[in-house]
Amino acid sequence: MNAAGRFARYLSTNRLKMTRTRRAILEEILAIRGHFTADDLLAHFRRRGRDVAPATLYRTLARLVEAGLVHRIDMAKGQARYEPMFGRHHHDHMICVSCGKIIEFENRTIERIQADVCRRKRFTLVEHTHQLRGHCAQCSQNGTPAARPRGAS
Amino acid sequence: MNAAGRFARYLSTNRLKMTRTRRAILEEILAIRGHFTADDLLAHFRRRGRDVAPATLYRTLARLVEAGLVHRIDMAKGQARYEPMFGRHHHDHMICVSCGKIIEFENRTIERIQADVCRRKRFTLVEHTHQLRGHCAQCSQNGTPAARPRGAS
DNA sequence: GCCACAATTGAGAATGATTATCAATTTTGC
DNA sequence: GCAAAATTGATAATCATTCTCAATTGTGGC
Repeated sequence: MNAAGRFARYLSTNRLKMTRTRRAILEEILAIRGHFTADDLLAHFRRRGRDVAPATLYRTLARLVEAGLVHRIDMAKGQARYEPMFGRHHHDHMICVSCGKIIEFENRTIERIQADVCRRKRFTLVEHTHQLRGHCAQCSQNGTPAARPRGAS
Repeated sequence: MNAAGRFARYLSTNRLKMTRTRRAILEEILAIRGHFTADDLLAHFRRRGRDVAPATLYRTLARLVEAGLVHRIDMAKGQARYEPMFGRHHHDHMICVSCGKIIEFENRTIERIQADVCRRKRFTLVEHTHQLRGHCAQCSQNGTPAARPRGAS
């Protein structure tokens, strides 16, 4: 089933409604196909004349996350990123602290060990976050200034 | 060298000052020996009559993190947790979403694979976050209500 | 040990992403 | 097509954390 269909099913299962606004938001996300912030989406809509209230967008993103169609990447600070998860499986992220680029990675061994760790501690895993922060290939190459000691100019 | 000594060295290296307030905060943290929030510390101080301004506490915590004496655990929402890192090495966390308990875990294989992944993508790792969220042994046992579908009572 | 000067403190305001409120509007099962 | 329930948008609220700035406190050099 396609994304719109899955969202529709999720909504009806939960006695929620498929509205024009929700459809528009899902379409916009499918068109982006990448990582984005709530503000990115709001800007897209504004550019196209269609105006969506921030509250509505946040509410819809929450529903999409619940439906498993979108994944939310909580950043240490600043806005959260979102990414469509339609037709994709789980992966984790490397985040460039210089340019903000997000690189995805996926490792079955890590996932397996993680599950083992939980089993050993009798911990029932619900979700996890695995973020590597550092400098991407381009930024390290271009001599991105490293964290400067205090007092240095 | 002990924690106070290391902090003093960090401060002087960076042209910062060892003040009475900073000493008090470090002592309080060493006394706690566990995970805590900024508010936990503020409450401790208030209880003892010594009042520390939130701004000051946050500033000092930031210095302690920079000095490598304290680690900050960014939560998806709500206050950040901190933990003393004096005389300990790196570990990651399992966080119980029912009771808030934080369980530490440590796995060399995961760390090694992580480093490999970075090498392959030419990514210069600065720091990482690896959090497993779910239900701890006690909470799963006590029949903690699972995430309830919408509309259910 | 004192002094000048830079760093620190505290009080309070500001920030900023996200969430809550609520009246007006839209969907939908029947 | 209707009534009931959900949604929307405008706006206010939240809340952890950071900023501002005047008053205070450490410290290196003498």
